[in-house]
Amino acid sequence: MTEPRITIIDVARAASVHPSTVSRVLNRRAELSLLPETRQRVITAARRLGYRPSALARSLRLQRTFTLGMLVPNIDNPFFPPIIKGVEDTAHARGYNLVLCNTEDSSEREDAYLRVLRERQVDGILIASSFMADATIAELGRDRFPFVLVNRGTRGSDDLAVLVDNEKGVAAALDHLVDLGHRRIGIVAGPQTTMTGRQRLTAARVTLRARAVKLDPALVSVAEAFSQEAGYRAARRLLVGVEPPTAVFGANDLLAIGVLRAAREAGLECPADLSLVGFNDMPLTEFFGPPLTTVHVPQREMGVRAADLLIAQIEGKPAATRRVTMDVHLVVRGSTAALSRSQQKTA
Amino acid sequence: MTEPRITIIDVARAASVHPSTVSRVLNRRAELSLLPETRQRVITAARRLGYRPSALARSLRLQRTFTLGMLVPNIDNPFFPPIIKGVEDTAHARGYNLVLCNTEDSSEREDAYLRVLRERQVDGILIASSFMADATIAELGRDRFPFVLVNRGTRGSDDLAVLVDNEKGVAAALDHLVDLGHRRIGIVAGPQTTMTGRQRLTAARVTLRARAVKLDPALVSVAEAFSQEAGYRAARRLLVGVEPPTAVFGANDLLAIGVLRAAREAGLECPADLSLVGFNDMPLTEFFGPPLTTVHVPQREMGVRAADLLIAQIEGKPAATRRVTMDVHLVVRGSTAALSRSQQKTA
DNA sequence: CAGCCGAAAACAATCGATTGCCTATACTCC
DNA sequence: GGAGTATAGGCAATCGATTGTTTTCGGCTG
Repeated sequence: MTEPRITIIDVARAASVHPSTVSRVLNRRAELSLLPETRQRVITAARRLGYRPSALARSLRLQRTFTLGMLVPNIDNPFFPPIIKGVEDTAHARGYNLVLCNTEDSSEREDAYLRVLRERQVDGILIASSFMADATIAELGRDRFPFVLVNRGTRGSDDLAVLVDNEKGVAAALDHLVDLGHRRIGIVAGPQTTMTGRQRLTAARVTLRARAVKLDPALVSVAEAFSQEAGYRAARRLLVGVEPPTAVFGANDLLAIGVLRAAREAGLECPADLSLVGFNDMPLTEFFGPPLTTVHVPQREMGVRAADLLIAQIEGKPAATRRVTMDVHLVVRGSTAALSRSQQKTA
Repeated sequence: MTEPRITIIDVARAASVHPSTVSRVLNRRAELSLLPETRQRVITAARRLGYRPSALARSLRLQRTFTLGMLVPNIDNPFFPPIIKGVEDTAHARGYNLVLCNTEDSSEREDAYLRVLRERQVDGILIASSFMADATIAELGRDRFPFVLVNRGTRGSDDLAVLVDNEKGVAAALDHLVDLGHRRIGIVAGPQTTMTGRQRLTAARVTLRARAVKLDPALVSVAEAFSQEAGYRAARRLLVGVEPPTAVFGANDLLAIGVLRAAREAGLECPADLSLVGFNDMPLTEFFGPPLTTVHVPQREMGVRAADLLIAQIEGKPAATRRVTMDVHLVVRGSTAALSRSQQKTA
């Protein structure tokens, strides 16, 4: 199908030199002196033949691919694209390419992709996928395979990781609701199989206790995924109760949007009847109806830091830190309002 | 850094057989008979050593990578993730991996990534990037390199492509506005360096002429990218005029959202003061404030069809069609309303 | 018992590039 | 003029797997 490949040998023949010379010319190796005229002959021949080096052969020989792999749980979640861009920009600037794998929140796919990435001998892996078992990650560590965790950690290890200050973010979100007068606060939590899901729920409990607000167990609903649909289903369970919440914290923006949909269906207006806070401040949230109050996470920056960490590890540079925690802050928009008289009556 | 690699030779030694035998066992080649006991010995040895075949070496030998490359203009645009997922699911099901490259709307990056993908010898490429010059694409064709265009075409060639029925979509969008009574209709067009940008603007002119609606040249504003920010800037130019439009068509959803922001800033309410239609029906548009009226494009399906087309070409199967055009339809939501009395007064 | 056959597995070339080492040539210096 | 040396570039091994060809060996036949 494809035309027969032009190899370094073809170029060598055309320039009447040895293949090794072609290699040295094209890679601008300085350790060996080459006649300018020879150099030019090689370059001309390569251009004339339209020579494209085979990255495959090169990588096999060098045992380096200059490629990073990245496992993302769900590219549909607008939270990730900016992270990916941060990674990509950094990788690109440092001479690496990025292979992106969408694991679709499935641990089989995570395992499959992880295997593929290792077989393709990427130089390192960024793991933003949160369902992956700690054991799988520990195996990477045992094999001394370079990797960095993004937006997730592992229990009881000090793997390289770029994390979000979940405690601070959740505290800011819930403090905001409490400050607005809300006491019946519902939580739509993320999957408890993920570290992010667990941390944010725990942080919510801690914060409410600190503010002496009782958390009704009936007002905690765990979504089975970090998606709008899962948030919707989880919220329905929450809003049908005899005494619905006056405010809800969604463990991420997509869950919050799911809550919004469920609320609307239940005839509740946001923020008049129900205040809503999300987490992540993913792109375009300011354009939602209503604009979402949420915890801002510096997404692109996370990607940049993660890529930096990984590349430093690959290149054997001493790690300045093993763990980077991104600072977060609450962005108040239109989805939250002070507890109103009508809400108090219902409650 | 990484542990010394376990190769097929290590496995062969451990199982007391020749490397070629290991290869045949692990690839389940039937053309040569193997003693069940030998087979078992090899499998056991491979498992015990934790053998991982090198995809690099394998690809070099086979001249096949079982990898597809995909060029996406901007992963930040929510229109693309579902397409990517469609591609990925299909590729995965057929035994291919996907390497995703985000070209950031830059033609240098497009060229760079295209070169990388070819050097890595991916089996084929999906091009959703719209800035790429037709000449670059023509070169792929000359080299008989398998590729499929997604959401874009090339002038005067019959390259494999999955397209959107822009004429029909634009007509539906503008017919809707005209039917609602709007006559002063503004267009925020996409970059005229892209085929999509040009086609949609042309289609808009054609439709309005067909409906005998005069298109004021002052009401056509061309955005320099398909982004919310570019849409915002383009819309500002449109809305400051002495006689602003009563409705605007944005050449895609992000542009429409940019218009929304500009309108809000200008003190115009949507849809009361300004009706707005987008194009693509990207995820979450229904949650915007107001929910966006837009032209629905079957995004995931586009990805599936594109991957099918590409893989068929790679595997030398006769192409059923060289060109797939996806059907579209208008989804009416809350961002459009009938021309009101107050609007008529202003106009 | 020689010759033949078939099964099982070994052999060796190959994919394309890189690089340490070696050689050939020319030039310098005494 | 011969030894020494710097310069330019060729040689060949190597990365790890695949596969057409060949070898080996046991068993069977005439």
